Amino acid sequence: MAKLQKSLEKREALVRATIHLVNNSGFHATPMSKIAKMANVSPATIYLYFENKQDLVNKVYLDVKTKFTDYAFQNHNEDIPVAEGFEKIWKRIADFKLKEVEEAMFLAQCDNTPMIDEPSRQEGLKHLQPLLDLWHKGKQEDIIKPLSDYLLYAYSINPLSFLMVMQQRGVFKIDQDGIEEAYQAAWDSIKK
Amino acid sequence: MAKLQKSLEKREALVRATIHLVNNSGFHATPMSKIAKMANVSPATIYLYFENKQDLVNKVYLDVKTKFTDYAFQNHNEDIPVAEGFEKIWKRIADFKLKEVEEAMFLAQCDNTPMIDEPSRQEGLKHLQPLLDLWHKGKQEDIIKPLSDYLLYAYSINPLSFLMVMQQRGVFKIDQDGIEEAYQAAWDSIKK
DNA sequence: TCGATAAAAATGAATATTCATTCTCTTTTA
DNA sequence: TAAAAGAGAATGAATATTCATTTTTATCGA
Repeated sequence: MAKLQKSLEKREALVRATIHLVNNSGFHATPMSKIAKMANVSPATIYLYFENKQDLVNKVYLDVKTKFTDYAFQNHNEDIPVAEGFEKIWKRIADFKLKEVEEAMFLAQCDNTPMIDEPSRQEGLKHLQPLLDLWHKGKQEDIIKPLSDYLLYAYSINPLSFLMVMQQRGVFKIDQDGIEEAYQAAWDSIKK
Repeated sequence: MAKLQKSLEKREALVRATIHLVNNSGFHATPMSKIAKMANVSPATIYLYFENKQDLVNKVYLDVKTKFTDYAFQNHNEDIPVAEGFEKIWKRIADFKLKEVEEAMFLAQCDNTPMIDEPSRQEGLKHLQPLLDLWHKGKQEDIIKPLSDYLLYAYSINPLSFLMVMQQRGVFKIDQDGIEEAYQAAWDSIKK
């Protein structure tokens, strides 16, 4: 009658192993047996926590995406000025991606490959609503350019993903000054 | 004593099939047999053109990257003003990505996954030299911000990749006005 | 111009391996 | 002590690569 005592630990170990191995080898080059080994678990045990490999990676994606957006929007307050709200969110996103490099890298891979199935992808998108709301307010107030959400995202948020991939690959190192410069570039690209 | 008559056609068919299938299923979920079938060729024939699956995808990557940068820098002239040169290159890149959606998508996937091996990745990077040269000139002339090459890339060029992935997935449609807006955002983010 | 022929190109089937998933048995826990 | 968790070994399907042949092509001596 045990219900999820050790279990949570195991699930987390599986999630961590999946992120790490998929980052380094890609989804399909990562066998379940390897994930199991890295999580110190039998392959069969994975199937107590997830339906199959696809379900595993979908769930890991949604877990990470949720953790990411929770962090990004923590303490977010709809009533502060748009510019201020944007800076706060942007910097928290940068912060997350610097601290949780593996998770950030995993998200970048998920967002650029057919690895995640469509329903989970849609689900993941929903978590960005607070940012979209902020942009709409900014456009209404004539503070930011009347660009589509995708352009706003492409120029102000997505560049961080690229930088983190480069950072993780060791080709580039971003520091506090780099963050400030990057934020300025992001804001300059979308402010009116 | 035949040498590459039909052969070039077959090679191109293999490259095209690889791009298409990898875009839709990912590298490791694309069996050689499927690539062969789509190229109207026996699986064994692939090995006359490429050493193995990894070599195939590396070569396809470099082929596409070369085609991309050749297009981007066509008629590029080092002597024109920086702002003008940047606009030209940026718009040619956008043009390529709009016209060659499959190729653009393939590059985005390669750049965000461990699919391509490190030497080929390095090799691919070299092709961007003309753009780096332009940026260095722009910084010397105090026309663009003194940002690192990676920041410049992240904010001015890379957003296009994101937009194209979204376009390919059908969540977003970019038109001529969209191109112009996107270019403005790119330039605003890096100009001094 | 024309076979003849040898090298190159191409093939389809066979092989050996890898891997997701399941099965059966053991351990833990309430 | 029974139900839940977990383990390791087995299974069966998939798949990269190789093998043994066949087909195509270019050259050359007549």
